[in-house]
Amino acid sequence: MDPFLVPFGTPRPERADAVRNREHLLRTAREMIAAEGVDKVTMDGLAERAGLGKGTVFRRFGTRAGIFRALLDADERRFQEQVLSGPPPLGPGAEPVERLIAYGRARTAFLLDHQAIARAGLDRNRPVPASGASLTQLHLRMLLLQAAPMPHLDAVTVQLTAALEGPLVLYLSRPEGEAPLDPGAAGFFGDAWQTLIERLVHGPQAAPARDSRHDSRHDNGHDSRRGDRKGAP
Amino acid sequence: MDPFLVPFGTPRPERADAVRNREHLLRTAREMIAAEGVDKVTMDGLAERAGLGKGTVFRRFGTRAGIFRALLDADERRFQEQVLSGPPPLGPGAEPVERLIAYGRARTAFLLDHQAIARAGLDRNRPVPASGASLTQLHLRMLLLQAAPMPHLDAVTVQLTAALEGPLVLYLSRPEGEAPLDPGAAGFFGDAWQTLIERLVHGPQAAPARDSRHDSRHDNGHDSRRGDRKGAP
DNA sequence: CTGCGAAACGGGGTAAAGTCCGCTTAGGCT
DNA sequence: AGCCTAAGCGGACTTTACCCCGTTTCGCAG
Repeated sequence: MDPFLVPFGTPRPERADAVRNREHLLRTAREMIAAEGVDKVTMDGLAERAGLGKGTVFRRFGTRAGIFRALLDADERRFQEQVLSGPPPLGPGAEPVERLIAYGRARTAFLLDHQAIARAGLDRNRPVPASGASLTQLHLRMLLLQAAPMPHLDAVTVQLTAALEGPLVLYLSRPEGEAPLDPGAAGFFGDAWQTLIERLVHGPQAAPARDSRHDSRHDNGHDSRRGDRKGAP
Repeated sequence: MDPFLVPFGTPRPERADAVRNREHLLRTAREMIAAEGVDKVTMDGLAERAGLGKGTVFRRFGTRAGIFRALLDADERRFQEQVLSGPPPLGPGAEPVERLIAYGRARTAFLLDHQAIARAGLDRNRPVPASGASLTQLHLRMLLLQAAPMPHLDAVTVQLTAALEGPLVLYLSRPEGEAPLDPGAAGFFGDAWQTLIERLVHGPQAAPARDSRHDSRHDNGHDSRRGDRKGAP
């Protein structure tokens, strides 16, 4: 009976029933989202449909937004893996600039794919660092440091993080009316990001950012046509 | 008698009592905010304290966030005036690059000043363009076009808007616990913005060397992150 | 001054998030 | 196996944004 075997650091393992319930809730939430959309998912509704008490739902996720964050987490982890140990240029091995550009494109596509849930994971009255954003921040900081050391690096990193994640999570989301945002937008913002990065690193003389020949599997249909103006509502 | 005198375009003037009540509500709201902070302002509380019905409050502002947007509006308009017809470099007359930089600094300071209210004006489930952001977008677009024409201008503009406004309304706000964000942050993000713009326009060879007390190659006196259980592997 | 239609008002009603606390149960210990 | 306690559970309760609709008021025309 030595209580010092695990003095700190391991808060305690999670009880089996708790795990079971969490997974059941997550599964149920996914069903409800697929069936009726994110904002038809209410805490009472979820609890009832899962056959559990409302208190349990809150105990597991803390807040409504917490559910969506948990839902996103699995995919986020997969994305993270691609970045940390996948093939270049997204993963390690390519030049920093290439990686910056690849990261921006991949992240844009990711956010577009997960737009509804990512948005629902936001929490009025809490800052954003919803795990995803902070990875972006860390990663951008590292690559920027290598690719183009500059003054005020930390603040610039925060701003570029916002530039990358802000538009898709915040500025352009459709309220709930159908139109889940033209999928071409991914390529569109990806191209813009590339322009931004290339100019940051090489200056304006760099060749125009056409021809994104980044051809990993994240390339969900960018049949983007140029020349359209009007960027946002 | 002639209903075609004002056929369209002028929905109708606002009734005198309506105006009076709106102003009274705004005044009351300001008092409550000053006394107890933004999130102690509830619709019922405001209505009661103003001696009006709850329905009236909603009729005037539509939604809770609407109140804060209305509150911000006056200051926002004043800011807008400085930009559109104040003295350079913020107002017209200076070089586009100068104006871009000045705008970023001024906007940063503005947002920092109005952080609490701006944040409260956000509306879960509606995109952001809360009037303020769209002015930023328009203005940035115009100046960018003059200062450094580039491909994908519209999307880049959206991203830069996010870079400018995102950090202060989203990524860095204090939940409600005191610490209203170090006022030095204004200069900090202003400097970062300047770096960003100068590199976008001139490339990395440009010598920054500007005012401001930050001049190291990469400073780091910046809040990185708070208690984050099990950080990223 | 009087009548009238549209706008504004009031406040009770609903739905959904989040809190509390007494009861139940998993799972380590003896 | 039986105990014991912290973790987990449920659901009533509270708070708040937001809706609805019968009633009141404004302000214009005659």
